[in-house]
Amino acid sequence: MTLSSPGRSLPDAGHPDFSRDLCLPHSFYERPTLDVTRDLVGAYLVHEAEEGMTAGRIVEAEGYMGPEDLGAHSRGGKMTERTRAMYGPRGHAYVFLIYGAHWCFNAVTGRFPLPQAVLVRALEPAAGQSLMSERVAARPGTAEMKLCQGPGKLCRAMGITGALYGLDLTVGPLYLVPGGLRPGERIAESPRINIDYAKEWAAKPWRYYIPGHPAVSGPAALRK
DNA sequence: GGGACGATCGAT
DNA sequence: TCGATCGTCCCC
Repeated sequence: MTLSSPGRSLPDAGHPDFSRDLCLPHSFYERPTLDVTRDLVGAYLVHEAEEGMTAGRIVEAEGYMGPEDLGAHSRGGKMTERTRAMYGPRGHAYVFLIYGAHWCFNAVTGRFPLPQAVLVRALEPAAGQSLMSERVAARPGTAEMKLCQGPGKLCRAMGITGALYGLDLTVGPLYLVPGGLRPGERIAESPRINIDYAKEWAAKPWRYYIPGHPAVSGPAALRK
């Protein structure tokens, strides 16, 4: 398996290589969801779209733990057209629209057939930054680290929509490749963001992020 | 057919 | 802190 070893050579640290040949295999996703969530911090999300390729390093992710987790869309075992992907094979995309406006991207994880997933909340742009800026119609001078700061923003910048719903993340055009942490970086945990309705489940420390990283989203207290 | 509800964002 | 905004879900 990959991951999170400080000092490891990163794709953007020398010769960028976001080739699909390197993508994380199904076995990566077929592990306990919180392990996958933590291990995805540092990994790269890559989208080879017709307009061009974009990629970003994951700096923030949250685990959603299935039927018992009142913060999850699959709470109570609820299965609808929207949540169906979470009941399918691991390593596929669960993409949903929130507030009728913003797409959010998850990777389906865990022990089949539990409907669990990892929400990717923020990326450090690593490739295709100009295309990202075009997609979000960023004003000139917009900080690069703001382009993918938040689950809705990163989908807009990466060109991720419902058209990619259920996609196998080992096939493309959307996939993930191993990354890691840089010297001085670490992974912190906190409660998940914006699930106050989930009662005691809202307090579970299932959000993982690189503290102090400028691309991390959420309230200031949860960015450091 | 209709109403309530968001795993958010951006302006204030 | 607050309102926009509209697809999804569920009830009538």
